[in-house]
Amino acid sequence: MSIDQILQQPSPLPTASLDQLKEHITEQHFPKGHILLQADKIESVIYFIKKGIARAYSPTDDADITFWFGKEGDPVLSMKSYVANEKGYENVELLEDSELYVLPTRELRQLFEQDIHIANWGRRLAEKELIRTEERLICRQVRTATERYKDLLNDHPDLIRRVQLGHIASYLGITQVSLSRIRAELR
Amino acid sequence: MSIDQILQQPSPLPTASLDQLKEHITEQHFPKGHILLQADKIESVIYFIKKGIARAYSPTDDADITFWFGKEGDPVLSMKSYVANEKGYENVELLEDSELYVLPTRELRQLFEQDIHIANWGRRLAEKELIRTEERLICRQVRTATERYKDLLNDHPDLIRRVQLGHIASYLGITQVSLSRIRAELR
DNA sequence: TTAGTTTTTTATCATAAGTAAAATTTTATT
DNA sequence: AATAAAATTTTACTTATGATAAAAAACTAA
Repeated sequence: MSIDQILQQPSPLPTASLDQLKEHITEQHFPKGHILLQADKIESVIYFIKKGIARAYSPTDDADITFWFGKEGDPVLSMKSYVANEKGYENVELLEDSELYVLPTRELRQLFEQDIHIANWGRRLAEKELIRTEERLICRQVRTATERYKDLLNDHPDLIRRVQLGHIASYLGITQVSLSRIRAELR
Repeated sequence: MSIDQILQQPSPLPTASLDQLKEHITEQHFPKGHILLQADKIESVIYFIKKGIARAYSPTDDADITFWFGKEGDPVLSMKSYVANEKGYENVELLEDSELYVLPTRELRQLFEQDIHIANWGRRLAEKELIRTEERLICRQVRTATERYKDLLNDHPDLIRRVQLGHIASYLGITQVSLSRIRAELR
């Protein structure tokens, strides 16, 4: 996915502003298993996924809990770092060899103060993420695990293929065994 | 809570920008039980709670599911309407006689395009809401119902007093009976 | 291919949470 | 204060999900 396409996703940007952003963006490649963001660390860049797939998880005593997946076009950032300059609660791990666009938050913050189009772009970015997050929260409360699995199958069939079921189960808030049961019933 | 205090919450604003915002804000009072926002409707205003308490819920086949509480200082809006100009999925109901500040989204959108400070203010507003929502989502996945109840008791003790337990249980994602059991154990 | 590792499924048992209904407490109203 | 209505707790029973262990299947890499 091209950087232009990705940047225009939150909202269209005038060419000048787009170029401003692109000036600070570089490309990096990482192997499967690489940890992009670390909990307990103030992260200083945000990524956009050009190619690949990632998961965010909270490392707890026993098992990690996966609560987010990102793929081509999605932004990857520690919200806590980006918004509050505080340590986050998530690790982000690459689940495939991946290609990423990298933008330092320091530069981005400066652009927010200088360019109203970029400020509004950043606003739209946060707002769209907010809607996605809110939808997941509500969905989690309203729908059963089986329904949520079906939804996922519908909306992101590739995810099921690309990500191992343990992570999917954790994301759905159930055990892997339960997910297996659900899958068996649907067959 | 004063409108100045509330508006400065997402991020400090220069006086001129603050005044611009305030020009479009009016105050309204509503009784307990009043429905502020309706699902299946594109809402055209956002509220800030001066005094009172509200809950957002998704009306489903059998029981409503509460997924958000707001009190003094909190913004109340249908994110879907505000961000995407689409119908939302939530009703918002007042749980007490309340006093609200009202800001039409049409005017706000205009200000976003005209004033970079307001644009960044709107960005911070969305970002902070995003963090709150993300935290709730993760908390939901990571912590048990009992822990989440204790957290709530800790962070918002007034909520337990002001809101009936049926709503709290729904918010925690458990039945009222379960919540009763939890409370009994803590005694 | 073969051995080794990881992932997924199946089976069994234990437990936490749901449902329904009754009992109690709290709140509101005349 | 007395009654009614609403909210909360308790009880008994049922069901769904989790934990654990082990078998089966699917990948990996020599």
